[in-house]
This record gives sequence, C-alpha cells and structure tokens, in this order.
Amino acid sequence: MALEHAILVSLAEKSASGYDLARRFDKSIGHFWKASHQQIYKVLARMEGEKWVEAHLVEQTGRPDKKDYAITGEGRDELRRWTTEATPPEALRSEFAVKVRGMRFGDRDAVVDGIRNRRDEHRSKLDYYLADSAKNFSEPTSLPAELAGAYLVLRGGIRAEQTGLEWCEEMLNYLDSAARSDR
Amino acid sequence: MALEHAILVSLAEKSASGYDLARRFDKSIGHFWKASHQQIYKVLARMEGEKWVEAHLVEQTGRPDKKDYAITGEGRDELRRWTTEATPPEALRSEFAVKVRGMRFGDRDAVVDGIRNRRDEHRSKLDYYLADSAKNFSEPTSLPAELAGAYLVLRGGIRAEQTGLEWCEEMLNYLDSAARSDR
DNA sequence: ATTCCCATGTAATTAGTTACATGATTCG
DNA sequence: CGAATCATGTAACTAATTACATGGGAAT
Repeated sequence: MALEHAILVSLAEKSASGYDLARRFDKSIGHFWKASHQQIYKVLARMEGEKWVEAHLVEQTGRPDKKDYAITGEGRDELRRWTTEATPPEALRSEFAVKVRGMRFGDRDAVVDGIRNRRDEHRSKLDYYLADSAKNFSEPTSLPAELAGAYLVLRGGIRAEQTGLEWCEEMLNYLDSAARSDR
Repeated sequence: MALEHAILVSLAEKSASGYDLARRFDKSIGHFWKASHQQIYKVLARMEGEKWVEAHLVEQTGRPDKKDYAITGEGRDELRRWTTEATPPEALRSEFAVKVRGMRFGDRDAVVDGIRNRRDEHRSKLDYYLADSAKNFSEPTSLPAELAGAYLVLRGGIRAEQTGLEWCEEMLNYLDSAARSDR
C-alpha cells in the first residue's frame, strides 16, 4: 500500500492538485510507480481523513476550480517513519517473461515479434532517460544533496532499460541462430 | 489477468495439483510471477469452468486426496492464442525506488541500510540463478528447442539481478562519498 | 510436544481497473 | 467543428492479500 507514500513524497516535493499528481504519475515519479487519476482521488480523500494532507480550494476563472493538496506535519512524520521501515521485495509479475517461457506452446514468430517490440520500447525509454540525465544531472559529483534521490533513481531507470534492451537483443540473437540451424 | 496464462504454461509443461502449482509459484515460474495458493485455487476453479483445464481426483493413502489438473485442448488453444497477443508494458511499482527518491524527507541512514539489504538480496538471488544456469544450461548452444524459453527467461533473471546489484553498489558508493564530503 | 508437510478451500477486505459522467476553454 | 486540456469525481467490477479453517502423518 505504497501509493499513499508515493503521493506523500510527491507532495513533500511540491503541493499539487489531484490532477497535477495524475500528470506527475504519468511522468517523473510515474516511471517507477503507476497510478490512475481515479485511484489518486480515492487515496487523496483517505489521506485527508488521516490528516496526512490538507486541501485548499483554489478558485480559478476560465477553468475549473481545483483543490491544492499540501502535506501536513503528520504527513511528514508518517513519511519519515515509512523510510525507516524495511521494504519488502517487490512481487514480480512479468507477463512478458511468462510468454517467453511459454513460447514453445504458442506462435514462435509472434513471440519473436513481441520481443522486437519490447526491445524498441526499451530503446526509446532509455533515450528519454538519457536525455533527462544529460539535461538535469550533467555534473552528478556536484549535486545538491536534495537531488541525490532523484538522481539515483534515474540511474536505476537507465540501468534497467539498458539491461532490458540487452536481454531482448540476446534473445533475438539466440532465436535467430536457432532458427538458422533448423534449416 | 495473466495468472491464468502462467498456470496454463505450467500445466502444459506438466500436470499438477493446486498445491504443486503453489510450490512451483514459489520457485521456477514464481521467479517472475508470484501467486499465493488461495489465488491459485480460485483461478483454477474458474479455469475448470472455462474448460481450459480438467481435474482428476487422485486418492491417496496416508495423505490427503488431491486433484490433478491437466491442460485441455481448449486450454492449449487459448495458450497459443495468447502468445499472439501483444504484451502490454508492465506497470512498474517499485516501493524501493520511491523510498530512494524520498530519502531526503526521511531517515537517511535507514534508507542506506535498506539499500544494503537490497544489495544482499540481489547477490543471493544472482548466486541462485547462476547455480541453476550452471546446472541446467551449461551448454546453451546445443539446447533442445523446448528448453529455449526457460533458458532465455533465466538469462533475463541473471541480467536483472546483476543490474540491481550494480545499481545498489553505485548508490552506496555515491551516498558514501557524499557523506564524506559533508565532513 | 511441536512443528513441518501435504492438501484444499472460504470469507473479508483492500487495491486497482474500466467505464461512465460533467462542463468550460483553448487550439488546430 | 472536433479534439485536447483542465478538473473532479462515482459506480461496477476484477484481482489480490490477509485471516481463518481443517486434519492426518512424519520428523525433531
């Protein structure tokens, strides 16, 4: 149940409306934690009940009014407490891996196509991360301390995409030569 | 909703009881798809209704009777159809990454401890995979075609653990020198 | 004596997804 | 004129987790 904490982290960085949060969960923090706007509104309401956040109505002209959510003292306490908790290993659920494992019961060419797609997705995500890195973290040795977390997570993203990409290439290579040796 | 398909893959490899499946989902296939026994029994019942699997009661002495589940022709059709489907990118949910990103709002030492733990987990999982690889896939070039899927998935696991391990080491290194330069 | 293995479930709850709903404004 | 952006939600459903339940046999 860590969507709460992902929201706390995001609001601790900067107050936001539910809508803003939904967009953040499509980009920055969303690269390692996905959430829909429906889920965000639901959880925000619960968090307001727990006094972890408070809403301030912002009246706007020309566009709908919005609620700006800010983290409270209690929210900060909870966030701090949570960082001292052990993080359980995430439950892996890779449909892609299941499909590769089960390829011998299915359509081999379709699975190979799927691997090529996955490879391309890794490539473009890697490019995106590398651009982000070049833009925002060109000199990681002289980084202000408060940016360390964001930098390190981005490093993890880069490594993960690189590895995913290399894995796909290895698979395509292997399956390609296996196909050739069949002839 | 791919637990169904993970079960189909597992049963296509070899028939099993719900209990057997639960143990497989703790080991081999469970390395990339986690499921509890409760969830497995529930889904098996649904799959029996859909005629993807059929149960045969096996009476035993000295231990409880069990139901042996086998994949049906319809189950094999569904499995084949599923391999031709596009695989949506998995929704990332890394509580660990959220915690690293939010470390500046919490207890830095506790987070660093958490990274060390994670590093150790990656190390032991990597060792486990490498042992598996040495034992079962010592000569990947001359592998029977039906083992290709299992081999490639294991390669992915090895790469993922290696990368996770290196990421943790990079973070510890970075945070360590950042701590030193604070003095 | 206690705990682990075998074996299969139900019940209650929480988390997440998908579909539906509304309505003004701005951009092409 | 249609689509996208801003903004907030409800309702129905599916998937998954946690807790509870049973009971014999084997091992420590």
